[in-house]
Amino acid sequence: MNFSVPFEIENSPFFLPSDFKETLDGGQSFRWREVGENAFEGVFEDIAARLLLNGRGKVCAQVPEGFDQEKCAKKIADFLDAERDYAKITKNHKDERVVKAAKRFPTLRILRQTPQEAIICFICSSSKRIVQIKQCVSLLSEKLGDEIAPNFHALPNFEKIADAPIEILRDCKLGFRADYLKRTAQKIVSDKFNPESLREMPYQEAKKYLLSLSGVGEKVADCILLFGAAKFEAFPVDTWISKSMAALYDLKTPKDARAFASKQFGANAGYIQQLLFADIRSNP
DNA sequence: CCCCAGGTGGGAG
DNA sequence: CTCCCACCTGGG
Repeated sequence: MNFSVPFEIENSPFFLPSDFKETLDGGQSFRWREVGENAFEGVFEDIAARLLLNGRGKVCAQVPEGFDQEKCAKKIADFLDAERDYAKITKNHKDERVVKAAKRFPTLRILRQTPQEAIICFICSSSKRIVQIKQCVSLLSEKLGDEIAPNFHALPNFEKIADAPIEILRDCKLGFRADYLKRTAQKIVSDKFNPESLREMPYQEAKKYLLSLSGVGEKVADCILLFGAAKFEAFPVDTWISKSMAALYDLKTPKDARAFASKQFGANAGYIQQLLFADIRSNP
């Protein structure tokens, strides 16, 4: 597999190495694997890439032979949400707990995945560890997705999943999630629902639809909306965030945590969630 | 061998 | 509405 010579992503955001890793491989996406110092290989949409961090904290990319570098550079910048000013969100934030987490992860970002990728990956994620989720998603891509470059597979679309024999999904080590995924794919196909439309829908309406899908509850719906549709008001509460919210704010239930986040963090709750998540996971 | 993990669904209380 | 536990599977 021949990669192009590395080229710098113009207008790449600045990353500290630790935040680069946390962003790509910290639970937002399950499609990246570390291949060396500050280097990750992975796939998003129909792009395969190796992403590197140069000495100035800028992202450089290598893409497979035959990939249009200019087009890929633009897509990678979008994927890294290059346009958004994250520092502004936490600068002068009134909550010192948020400021403290932001200081530990000053260049953390939210990846802009597609709704389709997020729906598939987060249905696979329930009650699993990151390494296991990555394995499932990778198997799913290998068995049902298109090979977009040698040994790089895109995720399958919902038609493919809907039509796949359940045994194939079982072979992806999905366990009980295999039925969730197949039922969800079938529903999306029969509804003629375009996942991309989630981006345009208001948060509540989008969430309502997602909750009608099999294997999608509050937590998974919020992950899909935050990581797959850039809805920053989404505040996914998993066990880590539950712990964090209990420790920092004495909030005992996911419901309380969501209500608090919506009220106190508002339109940027999702980013603050990611900071608190990274923080409590790094020193529990 | 036993236990649980970055949840959800469905039934009981 | 809130509990509670089964659900697959791999790894500790």
